[in-house]
Amino acid sequence: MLDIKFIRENGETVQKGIRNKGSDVDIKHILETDSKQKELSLSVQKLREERNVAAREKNIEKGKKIKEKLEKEEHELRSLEDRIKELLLKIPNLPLKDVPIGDESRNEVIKKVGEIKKFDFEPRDHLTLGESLDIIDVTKAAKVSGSRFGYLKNEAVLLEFGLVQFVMEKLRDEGFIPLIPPVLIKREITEGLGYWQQGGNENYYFVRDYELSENEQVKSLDLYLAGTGEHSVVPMHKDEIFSEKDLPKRYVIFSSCFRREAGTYGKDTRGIFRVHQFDKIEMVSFVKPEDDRKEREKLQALVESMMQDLGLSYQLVRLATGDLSFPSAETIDVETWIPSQKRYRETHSISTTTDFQARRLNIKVQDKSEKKFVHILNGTAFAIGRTIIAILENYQEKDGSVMVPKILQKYIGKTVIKPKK
RNA sequence: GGAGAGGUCGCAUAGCGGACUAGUGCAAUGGUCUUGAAAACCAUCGUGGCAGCAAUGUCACCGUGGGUUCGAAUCCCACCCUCUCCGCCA
Repeated sequence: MLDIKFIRENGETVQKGIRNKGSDVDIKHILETDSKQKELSLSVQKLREERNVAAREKNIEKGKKIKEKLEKEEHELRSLEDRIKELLLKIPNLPLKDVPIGDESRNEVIKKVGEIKKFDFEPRDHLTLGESLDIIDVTKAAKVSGSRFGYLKNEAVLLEFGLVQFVMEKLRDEGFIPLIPPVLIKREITEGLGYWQQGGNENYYFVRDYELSENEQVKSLDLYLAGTGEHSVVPMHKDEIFSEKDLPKRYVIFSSCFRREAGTYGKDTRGIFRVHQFDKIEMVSFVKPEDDRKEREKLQALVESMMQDLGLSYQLVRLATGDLSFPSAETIDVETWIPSQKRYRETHSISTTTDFQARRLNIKVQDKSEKKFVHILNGTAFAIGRTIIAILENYQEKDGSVMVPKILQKYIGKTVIKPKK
């Protein structure tokens, strides 16, 4: 959510900024509603004051008269307030200044690291490898759960837990608090995050837990399945005020993530690249506003360092305004080289939501003299499925076996995974 | 799932239709005293909005949302959450 005061003073800038993000909310309309609301609010306040005076004097006659008038105005005021709130919730976060303007074709590659792996044979894709190593099974998953699901088996499971252990150890040393969150989240909580305004129902699962009450009426508990660890971790601190010494507060989160992937029919249908359920290790930071940039750089540096530890080649991409998510002010994607596709594919995403989520969720920091909304950042440490894909494909040998990256060997207990058939 | 007790300004507690403009204790902050500290004493001390240069004034907020009333922390309805006991379960 943006600050209404900020919108009042910077109407033009806001309109331009959100248009660049693809939003068509009419700022002028909001400001008109806002000034109407302000006027009415003044009148209501005055009436309430009169009412309070009359009540103190026990002047029943006068009180009755005021009540009548007040009820009418309060009703009108409430509907104006609801309207403004509704409109404000529809406004996405503004992009930072250096974000390229335009749609995803304007995304900028800002850095490439690592040599692209050369093979003297035609590299197999992750599914072919996974099946012959007997570590990935999507056929059986389809039988049980449908398309876009997968089983990880044998060494793939060890790879997953090895990655988790590796990241937890590394980030714990950096002061991150390890966390496994609930994956079912209350509806009103998810609204604070600002992900539902843009095709929320297409992206996330809505869970209904039906129950029959005594009179046979269906009651339901409305919960969402977390799309990423951020969803259940950011709202942990809803309505809280950090003291300055508590910040930065950093979490490293292991969470299963659920995506509907509606509207992606025909995209990445092979294997486990795009699935409805996957595990992810995610970083979330709460920082003082002035530390935003420093924290972005830190998260990015950590991701790069871990990618280099794994020996994977990647590029960094600065997303253009039109490609940013609703709450994001700046996003850097990490794309990892996938040999079978002969291109870099998105494996990580590092974003700042500035004070956008903090305002919606009312999360502040007590400075020396004032309370300010914190800045909240999130970044992928590893999307485990896609990381396993990258490892399998980049570390494959001519005979179909896969070398285990050095850093993970101690967790897997071997240096190479050999085909079972 | 059953039975009971609760949710009040950081924490603990009081208040159960009109002096609540929410009391008290603790904690916190500033000060007095002290060589320094403790103790004692004095003072300050919830959040958000609106008006105002400001002092200040005013409105809202007692789990959440409705309702009753001239007047609601207090009464009514619904919901959420916490605790205790029992049952079930990992």
